[in-house]
Amino acid sequence: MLDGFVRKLGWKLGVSAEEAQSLADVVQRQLRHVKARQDIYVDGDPASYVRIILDGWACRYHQFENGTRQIVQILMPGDIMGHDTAHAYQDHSACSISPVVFAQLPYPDFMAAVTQFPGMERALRWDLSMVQAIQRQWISVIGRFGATQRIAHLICELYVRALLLESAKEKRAVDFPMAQRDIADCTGLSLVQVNRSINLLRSTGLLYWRHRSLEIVDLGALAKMGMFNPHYLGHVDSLFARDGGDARRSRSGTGGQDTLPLFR
Amino acid sequence: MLDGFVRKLGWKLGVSAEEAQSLADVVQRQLRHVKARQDIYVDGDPASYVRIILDGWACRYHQFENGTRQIVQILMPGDIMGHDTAHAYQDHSACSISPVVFAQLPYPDFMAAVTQFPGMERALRWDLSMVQAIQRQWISVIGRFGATQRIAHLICELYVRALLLESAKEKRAVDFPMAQRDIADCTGLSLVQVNRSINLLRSTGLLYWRHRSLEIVDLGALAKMGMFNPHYLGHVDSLFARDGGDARRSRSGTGGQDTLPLFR
DNA sequence: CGTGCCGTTGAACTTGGTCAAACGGTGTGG
DNA sequence: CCACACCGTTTGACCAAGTTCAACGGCACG
Repeated sequence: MLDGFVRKLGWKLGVSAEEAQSLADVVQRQLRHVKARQDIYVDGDPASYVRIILDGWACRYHQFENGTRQIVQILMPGDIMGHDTAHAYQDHSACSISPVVFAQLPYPDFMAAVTQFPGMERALRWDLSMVQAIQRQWISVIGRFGATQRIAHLICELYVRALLLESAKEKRAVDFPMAQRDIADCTGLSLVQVNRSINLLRSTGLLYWRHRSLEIVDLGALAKMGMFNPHYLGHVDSLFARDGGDARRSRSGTGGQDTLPLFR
Repeated sequence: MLDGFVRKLGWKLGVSAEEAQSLADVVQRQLRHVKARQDIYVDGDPASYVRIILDGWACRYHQFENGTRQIVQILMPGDIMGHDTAHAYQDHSACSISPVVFAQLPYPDFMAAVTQFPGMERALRWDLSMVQAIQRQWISVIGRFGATQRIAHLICELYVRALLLESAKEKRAVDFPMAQRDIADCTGLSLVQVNRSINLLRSTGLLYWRHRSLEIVDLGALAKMGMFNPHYLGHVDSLFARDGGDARRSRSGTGGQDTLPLFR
């Protein structure tokens, strides 16, 4: 259950296994379970907790008066919310996508736990940077990409992130609990348009998505279609590249040759 | 010149005046000047510097092959870039909007300076959170708002942020170096549409924007039009609210009564 | 006095949104 | 076991917001 969290602390944030385990022990004391599609907190709630996703997917979103919704972040196991709170109250809501298990700690407790470990503060900053990089991509994708591109890009991002959490590196299919409605709310499109574009993608044979299982047949081709460059997700190389030691990356914009086996 | 930086460290980040001044001294050693519309770094550059804007406006953006551009962040005096770098190389570019003065420190030097001061690490995390909150808004605005709303929202944000940096609190007009082209690149719209929507806004009499001076006559009305709630910018109350001590905010979504004199 | 950037305006065109209806699986109660 | 309701998905027809293309005016700068 805590696998994703510990692994992320280790390979993403550079925290030692012992430290990660200690923190995991702290975290494990306050487990909470929610069913799929349930609010975790809503706009206006006091921002007094830090929450760490341990299992399942969740999202942060804005709900508008006219009924539309915009998802601003997808959270997977290991992702943290609430440590980034600059205000006393939430300016958005959060809800589960699949059934979710998360740890919920009062902010001061979390901070106390964090400050015990040298380098954790820095690790948290790293995590915030990561989220920012993803958000920058979202802004560009929503602002400038067409419908199919937006969806292709989102699917690439989620697929890679999900795959990075899997221990079995050979697996091509991942658990994908998003509904088309959720994709619409991520990409700023209408449900109808999402359906059409997804079926377009399906018809190319680049991906199989049935029920809750997503398999991407040719990630390179899909990435090209969605102008997706995995570099911004960081540490992709370390997980995927087997040989070549520390393969230096190429310029991100120019579609340079990535050394990832998945991108051939 | 360093006013904005020091002030932000003080009232936004909760750093003491002495600490801020010491850091300012460090920072001042590596000043750089660029003219308007010049790249500061580009996509693919090594991310080896921390840069602090001291005067003028800048932005981070993505440049695409088809010639379109998307601005993902607007930087004003006091804003920092590069402390949020999760990767060894930039995944985006940055350029000045107006002429800009900024401090440029090698990342290790900056970190060394930072770790001298207790609470600075936390302050940086606070700053990152702030940026994230703004980016969340952008995602929603670009994803779900119409053209006029997007522009109204952006102008409100920039106006409030600019005003917060001004020492003269009564001033209603701020220096506004954005071109319509820049607004288009922020909002994901075309230049033509931006022009039309801006002239629509002008015709309402809610704002005057001539040359580089922006004056918002009725911020409340413009905010309503752009569904802009200043709460996410944080510390707005502390700057604007004179009486009422610590006026508690109302729910952000419901357009509750803000106590800001500017929003009447 | 040219040149170039920025702003402005008109007209045709395209993408994606909206509305509406139907389909298919799944869980529930009779 | 079957009928029903619900949820997510699918499809068609029409519509509207915003894009694209194109041309022009004004102002600053060399």
